[in-house]
Amino acid sequence: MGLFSKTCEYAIRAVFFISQKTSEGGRVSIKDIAVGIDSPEHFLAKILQDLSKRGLVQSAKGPNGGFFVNENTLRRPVAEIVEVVDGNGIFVGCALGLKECSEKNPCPLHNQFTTIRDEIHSLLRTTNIGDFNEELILGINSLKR
Amino acid sequence: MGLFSKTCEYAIRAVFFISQKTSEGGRVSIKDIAVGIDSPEHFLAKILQDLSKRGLVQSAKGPNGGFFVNENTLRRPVAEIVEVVDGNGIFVGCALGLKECSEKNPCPLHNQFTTIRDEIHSLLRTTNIGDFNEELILGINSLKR
DNA sequence: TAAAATAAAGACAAAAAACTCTTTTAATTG
DNA sequence: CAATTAAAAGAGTTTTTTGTCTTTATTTTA
Repeated sequence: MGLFSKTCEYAIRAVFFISQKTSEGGRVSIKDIAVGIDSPEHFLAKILQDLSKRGLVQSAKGPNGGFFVNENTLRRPVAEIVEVVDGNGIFVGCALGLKECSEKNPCPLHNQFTTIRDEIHSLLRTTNIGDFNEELILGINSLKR
Repeated sequence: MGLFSKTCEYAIRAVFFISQKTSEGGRVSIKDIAVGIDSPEHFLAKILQDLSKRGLVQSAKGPNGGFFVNENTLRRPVAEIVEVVDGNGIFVGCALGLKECSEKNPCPLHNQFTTIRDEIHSLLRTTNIGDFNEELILGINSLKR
């Protein structure tokens, strides 16, 4: 099990990819994104439809269409992608799956995992979608393998 | 998505429960464990069979049979339960699902999540199965809701 | 030794997640 | 305005995870 669902992994990689391509000055098709991040094309299409509805990415149909992001998206935290796709369970849920786990009624691992989850949340809230464009352009970071 | 699979959540809760009951001096049946941790009885039975094969819990058939743990198990880290059930993916995998993500070929979130994963690993390696028996007996910790 | 208690095992079933394929809609361009 | 391009939408399929039900094997005890 990963930290995120497969859908969410594709979503983050796709948004980073689109963000990079936008910063390089172009739109990019689903097919090119799928190749660029090594994901199933039609599955990815569904994910991008959702992200598009939520305004996290922009799209245009027809020739020279494709996906791109606006300036606002570049400054949004990565946490927003995670919330749209996987919800906030990774930030707030109980590690042992208890519905009513809390400070008052804690599972044995409550305190330890509250700390961990807070760190994950804080990391994803302070990291913005556009933060990796340079590294991606320079090839320092990978989205593919 | 939780951090662990449902199977793993049940496994950890069950082992904690058995550990507590053992420390109180008795064996405990699958049915009682299922009630005690609020899990599906027969699904839990499968999980306990696996844990039993791996030596993490002990079992005995027949009247006055049931599950219990030995002294050794009480000193084993919680990480062992996770490794048996979910593997070590949560400790070592790439947050974005890349197969070849590494220091040499990092995904954009590689460094941040290496830190997070190390913390999770270290937390689960330094926390032992028997560490919560007292809190559980006193009712300070919950395994049920 | 028969009955009862209990875990082990196996075969299904349901639900969720991951993935594929086809058709429709919208935009562009010659 | 016809042809082309590309996203949107919809209807599946496959795989994995989660959960149920029934039968079998083992142990104890009366």
